[in-house]
Formats: sequence, C-alpha cells, structure tokens
Amino acid sequence: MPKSKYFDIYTVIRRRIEDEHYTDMLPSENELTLEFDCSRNTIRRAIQLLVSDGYVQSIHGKGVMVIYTPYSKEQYTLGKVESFSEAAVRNRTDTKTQVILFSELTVDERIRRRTGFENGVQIYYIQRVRYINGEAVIIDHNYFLKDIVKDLTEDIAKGSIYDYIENTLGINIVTTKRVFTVQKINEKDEKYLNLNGCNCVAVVENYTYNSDGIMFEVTQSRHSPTYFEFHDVATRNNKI
Amino acid sequence: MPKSKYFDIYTVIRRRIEDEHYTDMLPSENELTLEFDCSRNTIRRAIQLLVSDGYVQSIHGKGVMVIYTPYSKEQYTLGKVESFSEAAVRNRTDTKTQVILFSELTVDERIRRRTGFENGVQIYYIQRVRYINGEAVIIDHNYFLKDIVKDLTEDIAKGSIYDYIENTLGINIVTTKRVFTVQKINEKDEKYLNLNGCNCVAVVENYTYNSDGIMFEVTQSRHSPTYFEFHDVATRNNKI
DNA sequence: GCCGATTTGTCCGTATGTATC
DNA sequence: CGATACATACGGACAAATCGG
Repeated sequence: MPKSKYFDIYTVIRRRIEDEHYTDMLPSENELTLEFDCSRNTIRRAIQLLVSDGYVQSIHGKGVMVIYTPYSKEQYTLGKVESFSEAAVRNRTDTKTQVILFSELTVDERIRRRTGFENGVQIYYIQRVRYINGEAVIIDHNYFLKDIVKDLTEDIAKGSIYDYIENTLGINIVTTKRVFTVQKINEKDEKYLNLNGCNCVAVVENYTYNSDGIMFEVTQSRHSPTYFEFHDVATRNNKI
Repeated sequence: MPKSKYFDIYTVIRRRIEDEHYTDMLPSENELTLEFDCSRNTIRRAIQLLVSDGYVQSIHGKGVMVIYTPYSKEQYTLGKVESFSEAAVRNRTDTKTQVILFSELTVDERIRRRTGFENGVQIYYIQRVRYINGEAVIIDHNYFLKDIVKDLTEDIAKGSIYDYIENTLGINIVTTKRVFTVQKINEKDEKYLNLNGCNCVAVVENYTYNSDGIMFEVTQSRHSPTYFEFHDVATRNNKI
C-alpha cells in the first residue's frame, strides 16, 4: 500500500539509480518538484530515504550525488530487518525449516537475563534449523510472548512465523534492535550446522517491538559463518 | 557545533530519556512545540532522530512511546560510524596501536577486486594492530586514496588517522557503507591477535565517502571475537 | 457502534540561512 | 558578486488512527 507520495517518489528515483539512469548527480530538488508536481519538502523526504539506503549523498550547495554501487554477488534486502542469510531463507525456493524444539514455558531468572522478559510471563520457546540448498546454515532460538503471539503451533513454526504474526495475527512490527557478536560454538551448533571447520558462529540477537511499544519477541540466530553477510550504511549527523 | 534547533531539542529529550525523566511516553508534539517554542515540524525532526537511535517509537493516533533500555555493560556509541571495539579503542586510555606495515603502492587487479579502487591509482596501504588493555583485539587493513589523504606518515598512523583526516586535512566524512562477515583466520590474525582458541574473526569492511562523493578509504577490520559487539536499530518504513 | 477530542502522518507554501561555483 | 542548490524553520491544512464517553 504505497499511500504516501514521498515513498512513491523514492521508489521511482531508486529504480532510476538502479537502472543507472542517474549516475553522477540527481536533478536538483527544484527540478524534481516540477517533475513530480509536489513540494520541495516531499522531494526531500524521498531523498532522505535514499540517503539512509546508501544510494545518494547530499552535498550542501552542490547537489545530491549518487554513490550507488550495484552488488554483483547476490540480492540482499537493503539494511533493514533482515540479514543476508535471513533474506536468502525467505527468497530461495530451496529452503527448509526443521523444528527441533517447540515448548511453552514460564520465564525464570535464567531466561529473564537472556531475554529481558519479566519473571513469570508465559512464552513460547522454539528452536529451529534453517537450510539453504540442503545446507544447515542457521539455528534460531525464538522466544515469543504468549499474550501477543497467540496460538502458535509447531506446524506454523515449520513455515514462516513472521507471516503468521504479520498476516494472520495482524501484528505490526515497527522497531527491531539487534546485537551482533561472534561466539564459540555450542553442542547444538556442532550437531546441526554445516560449519566447514569453523569453531565460531555469527550471532544476531533480535529484540522486536510491536506497534504498542511492547517487546514481544527475542530471537537469537546463530549463523554458520560461510553464508553470513550483513550490510549497513552509516551517515554522520555529527554536530557534536 | 550544534547550530540546528532540532538537533538541540533532540539532545535535550535524549538526555531526559536516559535520565528516565520520560519512561512511558513523551509529551505530545503540540506540548513539545510549546515548551521549546518552535514549529511542530522541528519537533518531529528531533523525534525522528530518537527513532533512528532506537530510543522511541511513534504510534499513530496515540503518542510517542519510550523503548529505551539502558545498557549496563559498557558505553558504545550509538549505532553510527563505530563498532563497539572501535569505540573502545577511541575511549579507553589504555589503548595502543602498532603499525606492522606502512606502504605506498599502485592499485593492481588484485587490490581493485578487494577495494573497488580503479587500476593504476596511487594509494597508501597500512596494517595496524590495535590493543585494548594490553590485548591485541583488532587488525586493521587500511587503503587510502593518496590524492585525498595527502602526506600520510607512519607517525600519523601510530596515532589516529581519523583525527588527521578530519582535523588536519579538513575532510568531511559523510557516508560509510559497511559489510559484516565472519571469516577463518589467516596467518597474520594468528600471529598477532589474542584469539582465545577461536579460528574465526569478525570482519568489518568499511567503504568511506567524503563530501565530494568520492570513496577515498577502504578498511578491513578483523576483530578478535571476544571483544566484538555491534549494535543496530532497524525500523520498518514498509509500505510495499 | 458512533461521535468528538486528541495525536501522529502527510503535504503544501514560504522565508531565510549557508555552501558551492 | 550573483546564481544555484541544499539546510533549516515556520505555519497551516487535512487525513488517519486512537481513545473515551
């Protein structure tokens, strides 16, 4: 539902950059307001999105420079909610998910420290192995608040829990905080993952908030290093 | 140089959140415009920064919810240009930098593939080991365009090259694209780093652009897993 | 379930400041 | 110096979501 004008404009300009229609600089904001028949403010919002995607860079008094470089290797979803491997899991046809643990339990001190959920709260705790092209590349440890993610079943866990959350339950995912680390493998990693001799895994911890500002999910994804790749764009708004 | 009003307001509100003056919700935008004597637009820009910091989350028709959680362990600079370890290197007094290679060379096919610099261009290639509290935790491989980062010396490399770039040369760093991976260790990693038995390192590749839109630096930082921790906030602007 | 008040989201137009050329 | 282009800021209008009565 692209209801907003600025997002539509963003999409159009982004495609032009990807098609290398714009290579050096974008047209000036004034020219773009004329073309898209909108206010300069709207154009600026669109450009802002392109900046945060790492597609362009604004230069005061000069113009908006294109710094997009196409990625030859693989498609990955731009810097947002998914890591490369997660995107792969979602996009490929040749993926599989194996549920190795499906449990309902009450948060105790040990889980509270690990997740931040309060003691005594009811949760689902699920462990899943993700396969790409027949190789086991990720182990997910999911913790879901039972109050919010209702009626989860092992059958749903075999498919996409995110689909269930967003489409069936209609929960809106807004913010995800992530922490990246590299950790020594544990027995489960060793048992299930294709590690190619690595004794470490890339660990991504996700803390996911719904539109009520409630953190309803904590997930630890343990990635086999061979397939793990994550992209990010940082821009300086340093005025310190 | 906090010249802009919205950035000042952002700083004030951020501090209030950190001091737990605001815990559940922010005052409404209208109230804030009254307090700070500004337009609603300016307040919204300040809030936007807080959103991208993962401090708050806006809820349509309801208000702006605080989702800030203080981090007990360590200070890390919020999601921007530095990883945790880099921040540690910058902040701690007990840090050391050892230059193990300082060279000037011409980009050949091998380096072009690794960095994206064009063949024939003159660059500095530097290797440095970073210590925190006496432990070797990072090896940096820096590639700088000689045209832009002029007159680099081994002596400068022993200190902070970033200081030299920003303060002495007056180069403005705007955008940094990063790629995270986990790789098997090579001989240099094994020789220099405290790996605690890990046979992998956390690798961060930085591609840095100046205000002319020129990518003038490529750096590969190879982190010992024990000290590596990186934070990130993703927000959905999904209107697909 | 409806209505009205509140609150955030989008969009517009204008004015002024500042950096680049 | 003037023209151009981006940056900041203001004010107003309407839409859309939430909540309480």
